[in-house]
Amino acid sequence: MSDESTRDQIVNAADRLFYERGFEHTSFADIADVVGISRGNFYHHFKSKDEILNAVIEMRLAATREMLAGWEFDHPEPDERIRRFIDILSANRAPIMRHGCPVGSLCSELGRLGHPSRHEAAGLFGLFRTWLAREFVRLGRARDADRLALHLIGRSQGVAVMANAFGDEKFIRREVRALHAWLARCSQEQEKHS
Amino acid sequence: MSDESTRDQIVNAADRLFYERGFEHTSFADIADVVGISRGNFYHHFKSKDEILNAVIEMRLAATREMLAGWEFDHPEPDERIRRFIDILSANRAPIMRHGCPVGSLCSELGRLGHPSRHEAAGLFGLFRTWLAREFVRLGRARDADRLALHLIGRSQGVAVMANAFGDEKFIRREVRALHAWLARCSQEQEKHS
DNA sequence: GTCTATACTGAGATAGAC
DNA sequence: GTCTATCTCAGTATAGAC
Repeated sequence: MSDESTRDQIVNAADRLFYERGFEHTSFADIADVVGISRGNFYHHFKSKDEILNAVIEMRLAATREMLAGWEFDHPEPDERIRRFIDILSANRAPIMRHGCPVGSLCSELGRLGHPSRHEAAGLFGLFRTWLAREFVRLGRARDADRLALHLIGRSQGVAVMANAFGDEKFIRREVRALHAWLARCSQEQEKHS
Repeated sequence: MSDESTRDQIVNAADRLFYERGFEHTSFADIADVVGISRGNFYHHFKSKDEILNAVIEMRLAATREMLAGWEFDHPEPDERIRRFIDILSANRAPIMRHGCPVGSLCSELGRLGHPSRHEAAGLFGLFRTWLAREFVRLGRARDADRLALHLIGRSQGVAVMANAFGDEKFIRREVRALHAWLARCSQEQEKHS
């Protein structure tokens, strides 16, 4: 960790702070403080704040791809894989209650700012969408796979927004259970048809 | 409209700009430009930006209460009233795709800023929650009325976040249909039990 | 590659004239 | 009640020494 390049340290710190405080509300001074470098040193690594944002999005995209590959490695069955997606909500319930979903809040913020990188940020949703849709196809739901993927991501986003607004842990658990039940119904409908 | 008090004009302009650009990203200059007054004049009406925010939240709370009262006046049956809530998503699909849900995005932003008024903003959700729960009770679902209310608001929030991120109008229509179907099932389960 | 010092900007806020 | 002028401060960004 300590021999991590300064550039990587900056990106990691920015990643965390953008999540906790939002992109606009995070200043260079904040990031510099966390990393323990001077403000000036900064511009040796990134020419502007937008460049740091792009680096953070790139890193998140890479991390997400890696996570999805890990799920594929761990579970051969599509429903088990999709369950992993749903369980993000339980596994990260503490940070979600405090700061919401990192993807959802970044997309909302950049959208409102009309920021040029908003489409890249939405690509994080796109990654999950494509991956989930493929698993729903494998589940025998080829005809409405993309619809189901979007529905599931949307449900998760709703849970994150509400958990953040109300700080209600029981609500998360309840909704996660409901989503697992929903997924079970998806699988059964597939089996009925085949 | 033109003989509206300057104070009201400020609150209305702030309300719109906070929705479109977010609270932090809206400056006094922005609001002053819209209203057509000088920056200085501002402090005659509000001592700080936070005071404007509080006035905006108060106004939204009052407007929401009025809207809910209107729904109660228009429809005697609880399921018809709840349908009105779901239909907000269709009725406001254009601004939702552009800016998200005004309640959800304000709560998320104030939460991230750790702003003192974040709980007041969450009160907007609370208003819908209480109102919906009461209608679910009237629908014969006294035991899980609050659970259903939270679930419905959460679903709506998810739709808003996704519609905003992807700008997908078909998605909104599809989810609205799904929510109406869900509500119909809620009513049927009640009828079965009674 | 890292630092200090500093320029420049925009935003919140105040004072005081009209 | 509205204006102009101005203050202060934080944030982005640059220059140049080490």
